[in-house]
Amino acid sequence: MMTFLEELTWRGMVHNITPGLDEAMKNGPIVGYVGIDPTAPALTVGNLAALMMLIFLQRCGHKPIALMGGATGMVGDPSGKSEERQLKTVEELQKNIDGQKKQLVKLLDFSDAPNGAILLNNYDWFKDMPVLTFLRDIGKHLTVNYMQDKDSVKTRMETGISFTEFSYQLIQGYDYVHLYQNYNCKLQMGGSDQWGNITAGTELTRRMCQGEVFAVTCPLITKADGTKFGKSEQGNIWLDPELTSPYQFYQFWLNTSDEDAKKYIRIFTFLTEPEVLALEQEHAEAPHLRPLQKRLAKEITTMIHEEEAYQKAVEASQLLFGEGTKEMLQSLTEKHLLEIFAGVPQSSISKASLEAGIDFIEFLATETGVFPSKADARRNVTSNAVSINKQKITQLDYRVTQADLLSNSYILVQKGKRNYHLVVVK
RNA sequence: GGGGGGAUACCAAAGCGGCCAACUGGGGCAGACUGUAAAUCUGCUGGCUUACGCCUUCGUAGGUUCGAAUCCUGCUCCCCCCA
Repeated sequence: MMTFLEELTWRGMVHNITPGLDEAMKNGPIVGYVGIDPTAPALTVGNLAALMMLIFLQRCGHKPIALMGGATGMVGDPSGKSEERQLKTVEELQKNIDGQKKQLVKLLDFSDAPNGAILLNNYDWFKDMPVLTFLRDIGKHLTVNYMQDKDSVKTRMETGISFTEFSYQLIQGYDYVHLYQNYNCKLQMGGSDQWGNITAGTELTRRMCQGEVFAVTCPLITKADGTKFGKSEQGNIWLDPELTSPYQFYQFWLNTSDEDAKKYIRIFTFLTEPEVLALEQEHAEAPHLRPLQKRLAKEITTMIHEEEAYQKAVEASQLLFGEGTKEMLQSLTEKHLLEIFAGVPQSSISKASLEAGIDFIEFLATETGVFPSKADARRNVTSNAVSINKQKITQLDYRVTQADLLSNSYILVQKGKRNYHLVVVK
């Protein structure tokens, strides 16, 4: 079996590493942690790379700690920010932490096993710390000169940085000291943007308790086309099914480029190196089938959500992009139908008006607002762009009736291939 | 304070008395192709109408004219040059 570092290395997940970690890990399992910033109401795919490090750590027999930044979140990390952060309220942070926990517990094994994961919140050891303790016992160990040299601070010297954010590295640094003293934690992991903060922690631990602790960072996840990873047109890709439906989540990964897929499948799945290489071979032979993306989407969707959610996402994808038919639509339960079309624009019309039948153009423009004007609706119908329940309708004089209802109360209108609109009939 | 230029549809930018719902480019939407990709090609892109046609729109308020985005006047806003 591969060691933790060997795993990270072949997966391309090592950006920077402190010397000596390899030797330290040879003497049996160690404890390692990743800090999570509670600035968002749930975890996103942007957090996923750091979490994967934690997961791989556990899979290699080591003990992971997930540290929620209840205290650090109150101060604000200046890393990568060109201006001061807006402070979040305690309530907001607590809500975010609660939201993020929901996803965390699914990803790691929090059992009583020797390498069972631990969930901590640094607010617990900072909330009652007197300011004098902080200044005398912690602040004394790092010089301003050292702290100034950090990239996150240096880039802010011109535009201004508050004392609060300047102190951030001391707060995060002390986390490491605390975890070292109480949990014998000797490894901190994170994204490459955290290198400065993490080394502040190793430095502080060395000076405060002469402990030798280590750090590993992973490269920033990038996209080949230069756009930001982890965002879609609708915004963040969340790990919470309430915020990003499993279907959207699945689609996000399915739509990665060939180039990125090779990278991501190493980072975000547990596939072994031979498996990845075989898959790449398969992909090279039949790129149009996109085996890499399909496998990638499958692995991550089942890891974050459930097998069942994945199956439904695949079904929905086939329905929407593949050989979807009216029959397939009709066979769906109402619940499943609504799940698939969660998030698509909706409008409603009355059942009574449908009984008499509605003029197609009226239906598309006036009744439902799928098109802003009748002329526009007519144009699109004429150019073969409009479908009702997956069937192209090109006759302008088509009448919409009860025969078009799905589950007795829905009509699926499609503009082009990708734009859906669900009409609810009440 | 003096002088000059400008304001056109989502953006940019033509038009400078009738042939203007307004050239063109970008963007957007759709179609073909394709891998739910990229590139490419095609169509559409103020409203109402099957259509003929009608209505509203070229900063804003008036005016001249049979007829104005186009000419005149007031107003508002922008830019440039000289002080």
